[in-house]
Amino acid sequence: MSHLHTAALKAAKLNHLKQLHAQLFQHSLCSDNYWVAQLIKLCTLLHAPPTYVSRVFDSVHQPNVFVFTNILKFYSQLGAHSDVLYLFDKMQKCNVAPDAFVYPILIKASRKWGIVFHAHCIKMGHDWDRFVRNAIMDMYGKFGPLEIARELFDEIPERAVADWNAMISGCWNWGNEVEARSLFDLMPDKNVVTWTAMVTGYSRRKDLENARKYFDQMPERSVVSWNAMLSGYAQNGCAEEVIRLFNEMMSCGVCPDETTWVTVISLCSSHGDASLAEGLVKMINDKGVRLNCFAKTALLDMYAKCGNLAMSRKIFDELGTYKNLVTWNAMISAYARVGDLASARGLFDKVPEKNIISWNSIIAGYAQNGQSKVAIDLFKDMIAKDVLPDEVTMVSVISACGHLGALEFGSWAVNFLEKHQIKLSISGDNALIFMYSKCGNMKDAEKVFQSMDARDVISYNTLITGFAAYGNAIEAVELLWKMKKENIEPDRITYIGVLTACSHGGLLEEGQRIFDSIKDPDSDHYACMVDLLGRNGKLDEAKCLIGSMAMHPHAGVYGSLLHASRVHKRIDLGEFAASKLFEIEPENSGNYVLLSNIYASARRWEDVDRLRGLMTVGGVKKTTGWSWIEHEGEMHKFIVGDRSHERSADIHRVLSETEKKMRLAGYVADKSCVLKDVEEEEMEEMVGTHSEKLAVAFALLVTEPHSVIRVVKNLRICRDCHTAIKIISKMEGREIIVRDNNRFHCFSEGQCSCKDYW
DNA sequence: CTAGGGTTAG
Repeated sequence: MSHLHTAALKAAKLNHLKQLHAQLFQHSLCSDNYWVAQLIKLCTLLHAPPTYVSRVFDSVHQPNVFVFTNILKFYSQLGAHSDVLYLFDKMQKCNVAPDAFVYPILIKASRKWGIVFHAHCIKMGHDWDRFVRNAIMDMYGKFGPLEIARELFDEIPERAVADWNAMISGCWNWGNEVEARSLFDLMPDKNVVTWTAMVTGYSRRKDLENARKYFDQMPERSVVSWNAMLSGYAQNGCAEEVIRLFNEMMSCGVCPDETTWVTVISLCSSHGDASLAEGLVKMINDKGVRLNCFAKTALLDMYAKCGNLAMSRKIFDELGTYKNLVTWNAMISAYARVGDLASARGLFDKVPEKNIISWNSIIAGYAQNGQSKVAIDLFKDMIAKDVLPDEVTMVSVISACGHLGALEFGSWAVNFLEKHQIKLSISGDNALIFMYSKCGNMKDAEKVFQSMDARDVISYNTLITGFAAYGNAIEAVELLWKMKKENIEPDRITYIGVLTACSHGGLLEEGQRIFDSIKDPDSDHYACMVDLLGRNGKLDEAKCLIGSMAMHPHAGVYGSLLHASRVHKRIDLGEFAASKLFEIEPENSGNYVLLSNIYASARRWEDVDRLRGLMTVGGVKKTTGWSWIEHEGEMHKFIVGDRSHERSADIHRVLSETEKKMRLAGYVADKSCVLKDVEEEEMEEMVGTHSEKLAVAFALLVTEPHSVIRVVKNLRICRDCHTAIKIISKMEGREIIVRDNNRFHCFSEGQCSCKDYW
């Protein structure tokens, strides 16, 4: 009933507004303060577009305090705090003294100015107005210090219900459950708002049992109370409860308002539940509900998360001038999520007033789609524009540093965190663990891990994967036991990490036992196991294992077998694995190269030639990945035969000198180790490509003797390169960390940390 | 005229 009433009222008011406007024009009353004030008041009620309201406002020559009050209210309802402050400024310039009606609006507008306005109120003598006082108390309750709110509360001679309510919410805001409860118990006349505040308070503490207890005991409930309980369940991921309560609410005859829709719609998005979403949309359409900007934004996000980007864009365009910053941000991250970075960036550049979330969305978009360098460059832009990053920004940046192996910039970021006192939560610490392990700094990775108060499965997985890459199998296996002890359930990623560690660390039996303990192994686990058996020379067992698989083996499984066949020179199994791979991924040149390496090592040159022919006929192109080298915080990009680097000449000079030194030291310098000699011939391509990256790194190391060089990405090391590294690290007397695809090699004084190498 | 509920980023 009540919603029908409001809807009718709204329609009537909208009609009234139009008529009023027309009449005002007719009687040239558009500059009359009384009528303008009334008009703006109506605009506020009807959520009129800001452009329209500001036009109405501008038509007044000398706005009075009523006009200002109403327009301030309008912007305050929109949450446009900067406009509120601007108008207050204008108000003073127009010599209009703010009255007791204005201050509550101003005080609520911004955290930053609340205290200033408090002082203002005292000066103007408005601080004894009960509404002003309530607003001030509310402000301190929200933004702190809570003690001041409490002092004000205690000073009030006759406390109104609103004063109690503001104080109770204040206590909840600062996590003071005991105080909130005792105030609640002391309070003489509680109303719906009081009860709802208790429900919200417990929901935010994730204490849903108590929240529900208060909700059930409420003498009466408003839509807001239902919303509070719904959002309590939604925030804590209890999807079924939300649906159940929502249905209960409908059967109680309570009409959902816009907030209800926002809560329920956003629940669908976080669940990615398309069928639930469909049902909701049908319900909304059947009821003929008109959604506001918040709900439309939630709907946009829901479609995006359920994979219907076209629908998202449609809502975005239909919103026209009604969309707010959140709508923009939701659309940006929608594009970023599917990897459409061009569209995301296009929108980002058009956002009228970017906030931290706009930046976070676009930076995370690049970071998650393999464009770590762009992510970091954007972050630098952001800093240059004096936008202060928050934890979420830093998570993306730190993770991007990890992907690039950019430890220098990563360390800068860590300092930045301390300098600006940005606190990291679990995901932040996880990003740090990731970065340190990707950069080969397991000591610091472990230090972060140890320092965490709470760890989740991702913390463990990240560290385990780090140890696996570094070849520290025992540490990885111990972590698996430790997490089980802490009652954190290992997932499929955990087992991939541990098995990889066993494989790299040579723990055959342990790995086998762990593999057998996996309840539901998938293709990735089989691939790890084939790798483990293969590295230990048990190739026939590996083939048997593949035969026993319940599902179709993916390329990784045969890839492991192919690699092992190459190492152990098993032509028969190599041919078997390769033939499967040519079917599954005919475009992957690596498989052809690997098989022909096997033939080459057996000197079966006619087969090598045959494969080459096959590649040409099949149109298989060698793909060469870029390599990145971090040097004094800057990332340098190289590719085979590349001479585009600005210091190319220096690098080449040093390379040839290095080659000479190596020869003098009695080593036969592999020509593929030296950039200038990289030629595309025979089967040297693979070796050549990777050696080149090393070579460039060495060159930088030698030309810049005090710098730290990290070689990252796409690196696989041949024996000859090891020789080269040994000599150079001996010559320079420093430690070099080199990462290859699967592990780290830490060289110092001719020593290498890894036990077996390719 | 106060006080209680809602959308976006990891």
